[in-house]
Amino acid sequence: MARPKNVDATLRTAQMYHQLIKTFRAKGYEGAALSDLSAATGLAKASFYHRFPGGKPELGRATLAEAGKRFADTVLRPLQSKVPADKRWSAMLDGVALFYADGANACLMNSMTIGDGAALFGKDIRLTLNAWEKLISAVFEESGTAAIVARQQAEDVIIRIEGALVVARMKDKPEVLAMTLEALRQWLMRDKASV
Amino acid sequence: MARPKNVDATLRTAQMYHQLIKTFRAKGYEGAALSDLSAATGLAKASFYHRFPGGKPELGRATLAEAGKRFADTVLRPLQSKVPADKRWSAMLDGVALFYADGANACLMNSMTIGDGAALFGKDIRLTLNAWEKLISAVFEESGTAAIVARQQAEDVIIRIEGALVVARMKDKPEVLAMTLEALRQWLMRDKASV
DNA sequence: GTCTATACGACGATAGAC
DNA sequence: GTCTATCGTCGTATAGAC
Repeated sequence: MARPKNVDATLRTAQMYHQLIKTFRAKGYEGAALSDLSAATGLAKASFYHRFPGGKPELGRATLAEAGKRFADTVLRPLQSKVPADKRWSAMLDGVALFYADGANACLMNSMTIGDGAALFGKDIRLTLNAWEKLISAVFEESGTAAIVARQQAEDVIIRIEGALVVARMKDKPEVLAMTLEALRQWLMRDKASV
Repeated sequence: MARPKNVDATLRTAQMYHQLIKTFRAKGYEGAALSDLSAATGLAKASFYHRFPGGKPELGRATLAEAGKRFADTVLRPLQSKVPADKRWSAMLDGVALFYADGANACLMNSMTIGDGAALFGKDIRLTLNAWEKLISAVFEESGTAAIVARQQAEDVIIRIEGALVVARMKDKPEVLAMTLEALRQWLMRDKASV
């Protein structure tokens, strides 16, 4: 655990990242101008170069890293808890709904891999995606599913969540996410239902 | 059928759109600068303002419209042909694989709804998406599925395809699309398999 | 650590020759 | 219908005061 010397400062930083994430998610890496990020956070453009000497690429990378931490907290951690599998599935799906604000939030990884972002952040994003897939796969394997099949099913779960987020945004209909999560819930818990 | 007076000119236009689609797809609306589009097509920036007096927004809209036509030709038209349902499913999935170059191409509608594009093109994209969903839904209804269920299943098919395209791009692994299309093929043709 | 002021290149867009 | 040349604005980035 970090032991911050100045609580206000860390709080301000957390709120800054909240706005950075929000802006990058909505506008993409190139679409989010420094002036947009400045307006959203209330920080002057020049201040970003104190916090992120590497300029916009570092700013983007740090934002992605912070979002990754929050994703790990609300979506990945539930998958690792020591409760029955169906409770973990349920907790993950709740985490997804929370993290993406019931479909109102786009996926930052999607927004950030269009254009220049693909080359800049592709590797980091692949790591996050892989971690998620591995954790889902492990839960499948617990109940006796073969490793290769489990991995494929895990990829499919992610595909359906990412697809729901895209369609929710394109249709301007956030409920699409909830529908998909409910379908996933029923599929993931089919053991529970049939026993 | 249009009766072009100058075949070369229409060919050049088709090739121009090919490059415009390619560039917008990879870079997004804001990420694709006029200089990028100029370099890709070989047309001078100023020439775009002859063809598209409305500037970049009109350029984007026209590109999206042209992509929509090509999508209708390769993905939507097979759904409307007068062959058995399983042949139509198969033809649609083949069309999807072709249109997205086996997962190498991103979805233009996804790229174009990030940032400014959302407000500029949202309505057009929603129309294309709805047309696709309706046609898929109609095939489900043919085999006795209730309208509401059919519509939901159609949305799910689109979600899985869009999700596969996103994950394929994020993982830099185009094969993800083929995997998903194969899973869809087996699910859509379950009647054929079990009868 | 944040600010104002500014450099300078890239952006979308226009003028006008051919 | 395409081009070269250019405009004004906005983009990222820096200098330097506080």
